[in-house]
Amino acid sequence: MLTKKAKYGLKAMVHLAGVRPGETALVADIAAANQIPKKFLDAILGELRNAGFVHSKKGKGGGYMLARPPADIGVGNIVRALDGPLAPIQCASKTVYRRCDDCVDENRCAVRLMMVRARDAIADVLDKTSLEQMRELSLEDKAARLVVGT
Amino acid sequence: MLTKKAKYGLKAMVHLAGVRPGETALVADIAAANQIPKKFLDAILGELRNAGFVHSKKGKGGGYMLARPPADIGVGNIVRALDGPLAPIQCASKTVYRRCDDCVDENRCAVRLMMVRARDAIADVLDKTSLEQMRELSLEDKAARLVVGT
DNA sequence: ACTTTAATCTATAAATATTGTAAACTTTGT
DNA sequence: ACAAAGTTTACAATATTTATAGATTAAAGT
Repeated sequence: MLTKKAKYGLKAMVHLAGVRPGETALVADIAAANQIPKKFLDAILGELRNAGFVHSKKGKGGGYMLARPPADIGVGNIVRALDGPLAPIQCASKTVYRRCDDCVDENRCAVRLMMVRARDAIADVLDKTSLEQMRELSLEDKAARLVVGT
Repeated sequence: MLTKKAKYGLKAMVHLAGVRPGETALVADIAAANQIPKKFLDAILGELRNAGFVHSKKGKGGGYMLARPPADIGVGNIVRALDGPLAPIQCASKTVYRRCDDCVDENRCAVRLMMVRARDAIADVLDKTSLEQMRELSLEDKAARLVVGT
C-alpha cells in the first residue's frame, strides 16, 4: 500500500518535472496545486532532498527543483525513498532484504517465493518508468480523451 | 505491504493445500508448524471461512479444510480477503475502486495512472497463480536444490 | 543593517491500523 | 457427562501514519 506520504511525494515530483528547467517551485504553490497539507509536504520534500532527488534554495526567489532531468529519475526509486522497499514483504526485497523471524526454511517458503514474483512484477513497472514518462501518462491521456471526445 | 495477517493466512492456506483431501487440520497444528500465534490464526481462519475459502468443523475430530480444490483458488483473492485490494492506492483498484478526496481530475492524475499499471502487474501475477501452484513453488525449489546439491 | 521570504529543524499530538491476548461460549464426538 | 476444538466478543499494547506548531536559519532586496 502506498502511503499518502509517497502519493504526495510523487505528485510533488511530477509538479517539479513540469516547471521550466532552471526555475524553482515554492512548497506553498506545490501544496496548493495538489491539495497537500503544506507542513506535511515540507517534511516530504526534506526527505526527497536528503535522498538526492531534489535541490532546494532558501529565501526570496528560492524553492525546490529536480536534482536531475526527470528522464533520469526512476519512479521506483522515489517510492523506495518515501515508503521503503517495493516488495510486499521484507524477505522478498532485493534492495533491503531482511530475513523473516518466523520462517524455518526460506527457500521452501511458498509465501516468500510468491512475493518475490510480485516484487519483480512491481519493480518491472516502476523501475522501468521515469518521472518524465510518468508525467506524460497524464498528458497523453488528456490528449487522447480530447481527440476521441469522451 | 502485506500484513502479517495475510502472510499467516497464506501460510495456513498452503498448509491446508497439503493435507489429504477430505481430511482436516487443527488450528493448533497449523499454528505450531508455521510459527503463528494460535489465537491470531483463529481470527484469520475465521475470516477465510466467512470469505468462503475454507470450511470448518467443530468438536472432536474437527478442524479446517479447503472449501475448494487448491487449483481453483487464486492467490490474489486470498490476499484480497485478508488485506483488501491489491492496488497500491484505492483509486487504482478494479475490485474496490474508490475516488481520492484530494485529486482534481482523476483521468489526468499521473500517480493514479502509474499505480493502475502497478496494480495490473501485481494482479497479473497473483491472480494467475493458484494456491496449488503457489504450494508447488516451494516443492519445485526444494527438488531443484536437492538435485543440484546447493 | 533591517526586513521579508521561504526553507529547515525539533517536538509533539491525534488518528488509525496492526498484532496480538483473554475469557466465555458453542458444537461435536465418545 | 466430558473433553476437544472451533467461535465470538472484548480489549490492549504497539506501531505507523498523518499531520500541526513553533522556533531557526539562510538568502535576497531595500
